[in-house]
Amino acid sequence: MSLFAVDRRDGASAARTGSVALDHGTVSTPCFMPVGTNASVKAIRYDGLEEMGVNLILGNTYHLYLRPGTEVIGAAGGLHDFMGWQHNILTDSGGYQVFSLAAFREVEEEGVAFRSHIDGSAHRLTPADVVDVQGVLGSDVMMPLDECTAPDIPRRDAEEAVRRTTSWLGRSAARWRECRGRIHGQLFGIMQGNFYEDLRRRSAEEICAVDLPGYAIGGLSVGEEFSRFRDFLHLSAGLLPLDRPRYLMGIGTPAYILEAVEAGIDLFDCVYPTRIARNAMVLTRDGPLSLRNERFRTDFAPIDAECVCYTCRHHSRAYLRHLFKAKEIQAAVLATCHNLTFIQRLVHEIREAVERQQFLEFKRAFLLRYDAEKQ
RNA sequence: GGGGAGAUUCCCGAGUGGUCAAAGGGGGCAGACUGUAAAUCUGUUGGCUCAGCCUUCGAAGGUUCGAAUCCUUCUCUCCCCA
Repeated sequence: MSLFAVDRRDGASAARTGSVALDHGTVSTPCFMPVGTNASVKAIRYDGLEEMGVNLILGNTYHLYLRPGTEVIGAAGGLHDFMGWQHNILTDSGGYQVFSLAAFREVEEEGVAFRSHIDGSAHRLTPADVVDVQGVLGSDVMMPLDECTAPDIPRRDAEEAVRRTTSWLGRSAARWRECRGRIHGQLFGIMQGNFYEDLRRRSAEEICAVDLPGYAIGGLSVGEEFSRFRDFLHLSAGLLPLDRPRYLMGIGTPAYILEAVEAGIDLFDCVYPTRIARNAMVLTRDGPLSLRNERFRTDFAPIDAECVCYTCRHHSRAYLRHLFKAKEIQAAVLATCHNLTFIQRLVHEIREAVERQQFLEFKRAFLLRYDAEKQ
């Protein structure tokens, strides 16, 4: 199976371009996936995503399982038809929700027990159940149930999470193989190991022993310092096979994306551009701007003079500021369009730089300008 | 012309003798947001030589140990009746 093909490697770093052939189209890598947790990338229409070249988004098994439920999505003929998105969908398992909604959960060897944050109802999901749910969703890439841990937990707990994640991966993979005739999605393995070098190594070894079409790095960007993130990112990425796509879960900002690509990451996803857009923060080549600031009251320039997105072609900073102050929904829509376009364009330029074998130069130049105003 | 209500820190607005530099909103400023329970959350918002002091609740004067709060006069605003 040649799901993944590397096109070009950067000479001076682990950066690379490639393509992942999924059922709903081939994805060029490095690729940023917008997050659409509830079968919706918030505040943007799908034609908008298509326009900026997005052909892979992320959905969330945990959330969709709880609402609207597999019965509804199954009856609709799967998530693609249900939501009206005919490109690729990667679904996260809910491992992160188990971690972030800790107040409600209980992690057992068998699986996870938790209470719905919506109605308090009790649920229990095994690794096999999670694969089954994603089979009903019709995900192009499915993620196995894993245990994501917070920084600075005792080593014993981090070790236990690795053990559990490996054990669950075995059961997920078994279920996935069992169902391969009926479901089309690809299953990726997820590495854990917290911030312990030997545990990262152990986790990598264990998950890579399970032959899967791709591997992900979990448990990073969970509140740790950037330098620590960077160290463990490079360590972790280096432990994954070269011939499979590497997915770094949950990043990021431009700086994190650039670091990830440098480490040889092919896929990443993050709520960052869409969430900050709803909170009036927009990205520019010269760093982020907080559009609620009074200094934009009569600033009739576009958000970013170099941007060609719909928002920048039609509207000014002053207008967006007004919309945010007035709590108009349009504010979120326009800012989301801009931020996603900005990130898509950044990733596109990254690919071009790698093609030219000038990734590090590109990264340095981009960050120099992006961070300039912070000094 | 008669009767009534009111003027509070950038704005609205609470406060009716000490615990008031004064609740709560708004606005401003700063920060956060990274496999989305987030169109959200946090901090801050008179001045200074800052564990204290100074100025501030329409203006002036008064009562009191003590006043944004009580009294007098003045200025202005609003409502009702003529």
